Amino acid sequence: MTVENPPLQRTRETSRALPIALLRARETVMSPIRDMLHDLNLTEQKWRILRTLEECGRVEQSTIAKEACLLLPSLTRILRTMEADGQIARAADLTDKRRTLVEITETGRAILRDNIHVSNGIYQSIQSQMGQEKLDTLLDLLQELQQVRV
Amino acid sequence: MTVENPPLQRTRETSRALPIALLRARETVMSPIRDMLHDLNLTEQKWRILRTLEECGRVEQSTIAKEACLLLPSLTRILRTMEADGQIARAADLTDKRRTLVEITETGRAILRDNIHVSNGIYQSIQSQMGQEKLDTLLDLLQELQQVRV
DNA sequence: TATTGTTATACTCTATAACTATA
DNA sequence: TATAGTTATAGAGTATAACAATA
Repeated sequence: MTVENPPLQRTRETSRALPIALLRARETVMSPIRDMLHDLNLTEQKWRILRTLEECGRVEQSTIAKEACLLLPSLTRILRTMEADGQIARAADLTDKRRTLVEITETGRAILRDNIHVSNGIYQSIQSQMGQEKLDTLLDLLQELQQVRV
Repeated sequence: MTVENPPLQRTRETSRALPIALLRARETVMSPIRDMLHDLNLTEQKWRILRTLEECGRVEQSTIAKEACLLLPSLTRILRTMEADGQIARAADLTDKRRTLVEITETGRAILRDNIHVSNGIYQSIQSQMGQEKLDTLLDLLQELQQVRV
């Protein structure tokens, strides 16, 4: 009677490891955006918050945290400075006083409007090199991956 | 004679914006890995360094920085603690004394070996939900995106 | 002169727990 | 009791510049 060894597991090539592959791809795309954010004196996190708020309208903080991939304590601090800088506004939720509703201000909107050509330019540059079809497929697959139950 | 307005540019849905889509997808995959790293008392950065070193063998620090998406000053500090913990070893490059060559130790290798079933398990869970073909396509497209000139 | 890596510094985010107010 | 958000705190990474050693 023989006892089989457990299957020997090997590490995946880093280029085929999802966490690393996703990070490296993101670094490529973020590089020129970081230059823009540097000039705007905005962090990546603040940029994500502005984009989230523009899209979601007036929302509670837990929603922002989830959409922008931030922890609530971080968000509390970041929103405090963004409010001081006039980029967002907060108001109490009258139906549930535990909640705070946040929305983007005209100042915040203007920041996005004045710089959207940068992200659109990057997008177009990628599109011209990869092709529209591949880019759509990639975005579809990323959305699907995001929803996987791990 | 009329002067045309510049084309009005609109912000992309965040789910179709590459930096955010890549980040959200990565958060999904990283969530269980973070639990593992927490138990191992390792940061994400140290994990990437170990994976990079296992794959690249003995390499200089600039290479690690590039592959693991870290800045050199960060790497200097992180490698100092990893060396103290016996996970990596450093040796001077005899042919170019400015360079330091870094390699993974047996202790470092053991950490990867003892935990690779976690990342493989996540990979298989994703594979079973998305299918092998889509997952391969995603990894191909990520590799292609990483190499785009932005 | 350019490159590799280190040091120093200021800033920011992460992670966790404890807390307040409200439901 | 549970939830939304805040505060406090420790730890870690980011970004930049200045520096040393070597090529």
